[in-house]
Order: sequence, then C-alpha cells, then structure tokens
Amino acid sequence: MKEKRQLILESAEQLLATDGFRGLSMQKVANQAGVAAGTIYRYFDDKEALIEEIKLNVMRRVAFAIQENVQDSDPIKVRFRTMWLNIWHFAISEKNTFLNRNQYDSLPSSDLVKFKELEEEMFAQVNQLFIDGLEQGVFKPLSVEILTGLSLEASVCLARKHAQGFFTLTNDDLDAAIEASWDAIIKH
Amino acid sequence: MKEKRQLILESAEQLLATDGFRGLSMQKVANQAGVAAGTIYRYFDDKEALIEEIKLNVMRRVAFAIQENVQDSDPIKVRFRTMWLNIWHFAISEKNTFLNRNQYDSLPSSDLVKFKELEEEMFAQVNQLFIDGLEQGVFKPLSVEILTGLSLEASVCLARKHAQGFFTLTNDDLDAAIEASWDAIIKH
Amino acid sequence: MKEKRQLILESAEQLLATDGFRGLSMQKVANQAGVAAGTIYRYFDDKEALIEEIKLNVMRRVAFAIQENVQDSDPIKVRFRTMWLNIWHFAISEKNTFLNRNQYDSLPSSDLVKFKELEEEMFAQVNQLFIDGLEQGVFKPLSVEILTGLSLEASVCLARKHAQGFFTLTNDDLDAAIEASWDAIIKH
Amino acid sequence: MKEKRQLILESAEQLLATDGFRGLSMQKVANQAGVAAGTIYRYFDDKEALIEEIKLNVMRRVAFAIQENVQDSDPIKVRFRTMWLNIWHFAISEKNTFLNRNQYDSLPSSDLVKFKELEEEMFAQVNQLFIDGLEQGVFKPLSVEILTGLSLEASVCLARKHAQGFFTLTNDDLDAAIEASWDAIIKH
DNA sequence: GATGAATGAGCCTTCATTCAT
DNA sequence: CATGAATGAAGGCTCATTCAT
Repeated sequence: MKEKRQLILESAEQLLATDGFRGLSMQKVANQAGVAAGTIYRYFDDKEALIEEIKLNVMRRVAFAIQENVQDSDPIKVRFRTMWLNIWHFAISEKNTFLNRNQYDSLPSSDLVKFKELEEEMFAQVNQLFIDGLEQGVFKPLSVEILTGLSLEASVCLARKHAQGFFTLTNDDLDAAIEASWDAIIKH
Repeated sequence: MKEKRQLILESAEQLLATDGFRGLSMQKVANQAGVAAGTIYRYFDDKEALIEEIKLNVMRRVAFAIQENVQDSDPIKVRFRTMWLNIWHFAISEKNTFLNRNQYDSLPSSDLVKFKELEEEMFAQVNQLFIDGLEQGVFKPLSVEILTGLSLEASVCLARKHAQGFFTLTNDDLDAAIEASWDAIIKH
Repeated sequence: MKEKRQLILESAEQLLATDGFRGLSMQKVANQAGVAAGTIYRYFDDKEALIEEIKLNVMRRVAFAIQENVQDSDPIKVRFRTMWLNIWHFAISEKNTFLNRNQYDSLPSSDLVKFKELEEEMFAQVNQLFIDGLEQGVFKPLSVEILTGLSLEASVCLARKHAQGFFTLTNDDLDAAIEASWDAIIKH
Repeated sequence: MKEKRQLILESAEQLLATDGFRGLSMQKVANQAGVAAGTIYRYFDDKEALIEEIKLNVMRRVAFAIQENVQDSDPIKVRFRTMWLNIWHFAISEKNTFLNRNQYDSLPSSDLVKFKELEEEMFAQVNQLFIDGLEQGVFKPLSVEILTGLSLEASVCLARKHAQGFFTLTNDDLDAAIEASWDAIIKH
C-alpha cells in the first residue's frame, strides 16, 4: 500500500515542522500516522532513512514552489522577481516547514555527492536564471553559487526573520527589497 | 563560586561545538567541567536553561567578533567592510560554533522580547552603521533590519556555505562579494 | 503439500547452524524457505514447535550418521570403533550443527517421555552394541546409559573441543583415544 | 557500593539458571535485583559485559567446587576420585547452574586468549593431577586435554544426564563409574 | 491454502533529574 | 555547597504472531 508510506512521511514532516527535531520520535510519528511503531520500519530502514526522505520531500516542495510560474523564456528580471516572491510566499504559507529548514541543513546526508546533484537538478531553473544573466552580461562575473547567496538567499534570510515575527514588511518594502537584491548582483 | 558556573558553561559550549546537540548530555558536560552532574543544577534550572545561556554566550562572542576593530568614527564603508570580513573570518576560525548556530536559532527562546533587546544592545555598532548610513543618505530608505538582512546576512549565508565546503572563494571573489553586498543597500 | 513443511524445516535448521539461535527469526526462515511468514504457522504451532521439530530432525541425522556402516553382526569392538569415528567425522563435517547441539539440549522438551522413547528407537544400534557387550561379558556390569556416557559421550566431548579449535589430534592420538574409551568400559 | 554490583550479578545468574538465556532481559534482572534498569549500566557496560562477568563468576565457582579438598600432595588416585565426586555433587547441588553451563560455553568470549589463560589458572590443580600422572607413568601418554576429556568430562556428561533426570545412579554405580573413568586413562 | 502487511509487546540502552550523604 | 549513585521514562528498534485478502 503506497498510501501508508506517504502517510508516515507526512506525519513525520508535520511533527518535524511543529516540534522540531528533538520532538520527533518514531512512536509519535506512528501515533500521528495512526499506525503501529513497527509499521514504520516496513517502509524505512531506520529513523535516519525516514528523515533523509523527509529532507528530500521538503526540498522537492521548496524547489517546486520557488520555480512555480517561472518560464525560462521570461526576461531575467521577471524570473528573478517571481522567484523572490515565491520564496517569500512560501515562507509565509509553510512557515513551520520553512523555519525548520535550518535543521534539515544541519543533518548529515548519507550521500552528499548524490544530494548535491539532486539539488542542482531540482533547482535547474534557478541556476538557469543566473547562467543566463551571466551570459547576457547583466550580472557581476561571479559564480552562480555566490550570486545566489547574495540575492536569493538574502530573500530567504528576510523571509525567515519575517516568519519569526522579528519585523514586518509593507508591499513597498517588499518591492524595495527585491530591487536591492537585484542591485547586489547586477553590474553598475 | 562564580568560576564554576563559567566552567560549566564553557565546557557545555565546547561540547556543543564539537559534537553538536545530540552529543550534549549533562553527564558529559559535568565530566568535561570536572564537576558532579548534580552540581550543574545548582547553577542552572535545567538543561534548557543551560542551553539558553550558552546561546547568549555565543551571541556575545559573535557580537564581539563582528564588531572587533570597528570604530564608530570610521567611514561607513570601512566599517561595513570590516564587519563583513569579521563575519567571514569568524566563520572560519570558529567553524563548528558557527555551523551550529543554526541549531541555536531553532531553539525557542523563553523570553523573546528580552532576547531582542539584548541582541540590539550587543550589536549596537552594527545598528549604528546602518543608522549612520541612512542619515547620510547613502543607504536605501529601508529599516535597519531589512538592510542588515540584505547585506551582512548575505555574508553569513556565504560564510556558512564556505564553511560547509560547498565552495571556496578567492580573495578577489571575496572583495567582489563585499562590493556586491554594498551595492544591495546603497542608492544608485 | 508435504514439501513445504520440509522446506521450512530445512531452512530453519540451516539458519540455526549458520547463525545460531539469536539469528533465527521467523521472517528469515520464511525468506530462506521462499514462503510467506504466515505460512510457517500452517505447519507449526509456533516458533517453539518449529524448534522442537528441528531438534528431532537433527537427532535423526545424528543417529543416522553415527550408525552408518555399522552392522549388528560385526564384532563389538569393530562396531564401537566405527561409531566412535562416525561421531568424530560428523563433528567435523557438520561442525556448526554439532556445536549448536548444546543449544538444542538446553531447550525444554515439551514431552520428555516421548522424547526418550524416540531417542532409544533412533539409537537402537548403539544400545544394541552395549547390550551385546554386556551379554558377552566384555563390558563392566553397568547400565547402558552409564556405559554410553563413559565411552561414546567422551568421544562427543573430545570432538566438540576439537571442533572449537581448542586442540587438534593426530591420527595416533585418535586411535589412542578410541582405545582409552574402550578401556573405560571393558572389564580388566 | 560494591554490594549492588554483586546483587545484580547474582540476580542475573539466578535468572540465567532458571530461565536460560532467552529469558534474560535487563529489565528482569533489574526487577529481580530490586534496582532500576538504568542502574545496571552503572556497573556493566552492556548486557554482553554482564553476561561475560557471570560466565567468569560461574567458572570461578565451578573451579572452586571441583578442586575443594584436593591436596596436591595426595596420591593421584585420591585426587582423581575427589574431583570426580566434587563434580558429581556440584551437579546436584547447583543443578540449574550446571545444566546451563552448556549455554555459557556457546557464548562468544570477547577475549578468547585471556579467557583460556584464566581457565588454566583456575583449574591448575586439575592440570596438575594429569601432569603428575603422566610424570609417574601412570597415565597413557596423551595430552592433558585429551586425558581430561576422556575421564573428568565423562563425569560431567554423566552428571548432566543424572541432573536432567535421565537416569539415577546407586552408590555402587558411582564407584564403578569412577573406576571406569580411571580405567580410561591409566595404562593397562 | 498462502500471503505479507500490520501489530504491539518487549528488548537494550540513554539520560535529565533527584536526593541522601 | 558538592557529590554521584540511583532513578525510570523514553528512545529506537525487533520480531513472533495475526488476519484480511
């Protein structure tokens, strides 16, 4: 039954988002999913494997959310803006998942190389954006990773603080912030 | 005896940096500090209180490191550059502490308001930098929090990825990245 | 289907010989036998019943091995020698089964009386050997059980230590040991 | 408190003798000893360490029992007879421990070499008996291990079967059995 | 008959916390 | 004040057994 695996995965993810990693016990996951503890082990080798899978699941959802409505044929700036806002809205709509992202990052991946490949594949459109910008001479001559860190990751930072309730942004602020991120990476 | 409290705190922090949260047991802390397990409870209500205090301790060290050699009388750009590099070097020299920062962040603060006040106090020079920049009309008219998020937090993002070994930066890259962060917040 | 029962039995015995008792799970037995876990319960009440049956199976094999090539018409000493060596060679060729025998022995038999009857039946030729020896006045006037314990069981003891690698015997040693066992039970 | 360690050890040994290895859970040991489960781990690294210690404990007791009242200055035959009877009586007085001895043997020793050295040390008088017998030309020219296997181990075999209730021996039988064991190893 | 997913009691072990000394 | 032995709940995981299909 494919459903049960999915059920467990979702329950675990939900618990993770709610209680953080410390609060994630296999027993709780089982209760939340409405299955017996032992059942989890039919679908996942151990806790680590379960978490690894959640990590991938979340990454997949994040990738999908960020790149939603982004066309590679759109102008660079449009794509940039769309992604920036996608991040922002995702941070709000899936606040808990988003805030726990840090925790996922700190988790050791069993296969780091494969993981990075997956990441690159999932965020292909993000990479494409920066590649196009570099080719068109719009962006500063830096590596894609650095450019991402300077612009979109800034969006993530702001979104997190926003989600944590440290401050709020008006729509104008939001526009200005997007513009500022853009300024960071374009040539002047 | 004030020393013993400090001793416990330092031992705990060291263990945290080395082994992460999973490796932090009260027994280990006690051993490391050379005191009995029960003694910890004379100085800290419980594990959570201990961790909270570590969090503050680390924040204090981070604040000190970031603002080292920063003179409020220096030109804005100089101060900005110094702080940016301070962050970068701290990330390298205290790699483990730095990477575990994520984990601290995810911890719920018992008193969020008090925490924010402390933060503001500790990072006074950082705030001052942005206030001065705003007053002199150098920066975009955005709140200090947003400006920080767009510039210095970007430094943190890059530094983390660097520390994680995701990529390396040449000195030229570093200069360019600082310049880019600067571009994000200044008027054009 | 009679085959399936046998299949399960053999798989279980094999696993037992290989991995010992700790490694014997119903799931593994099922896998090894190529049947579903539930199927085992069609043929055996529970794990205990399965093990009991294995015990019998092994006993049967041991009995067969020990009495192989033994003719009741052979002289007593020849029979004795043949059995002694049969034990020795069985211990070597089925080392794991043999060493695990201890573990079988410690298991409580559900029906001790029936068990003893079976044993007597299986080892009829062994008994016959001692009965003949007693009748012919060759052996000391002791019960068959005692005579067995003093002679052939000694063979088992030596064989076990040999199989465990505690020491090795030359062919001369072997002959001498057989002679010694014989000395134990004959009149002098 | 040294007592508690001993208490746990004794409780565990008792459970082992009563229920066998399958029935030995740390929880049961704790209950039997009247301590909390966690307490066991103050005194023993893990279950394996506990069992290893029990094994040694039992071996020590067995060694003591077998060699009780044996004087190296006594004539060989006297010593032999004393040991033979010591084994017999031990088998009766500590029936459960004795019957479970097999199980101890099947346990993997963490340090086999050290274990064998200990064994040799503990059973020094047994070895001495055979060494003296060999020197005096009383015994067949075989290794000490083989001689033991042929004589005293036979005692163990008989004692086990007796303890298991397979048969009973009269005093005359006992004497005859001792004589038979002796016959096995002496020159004729 | 056969399946194998599901169960849940039980296993070993860890660890925050307490309290008699 | 300090100790550290003791606690026992909770954790991850296994596995004999059941039962709907």
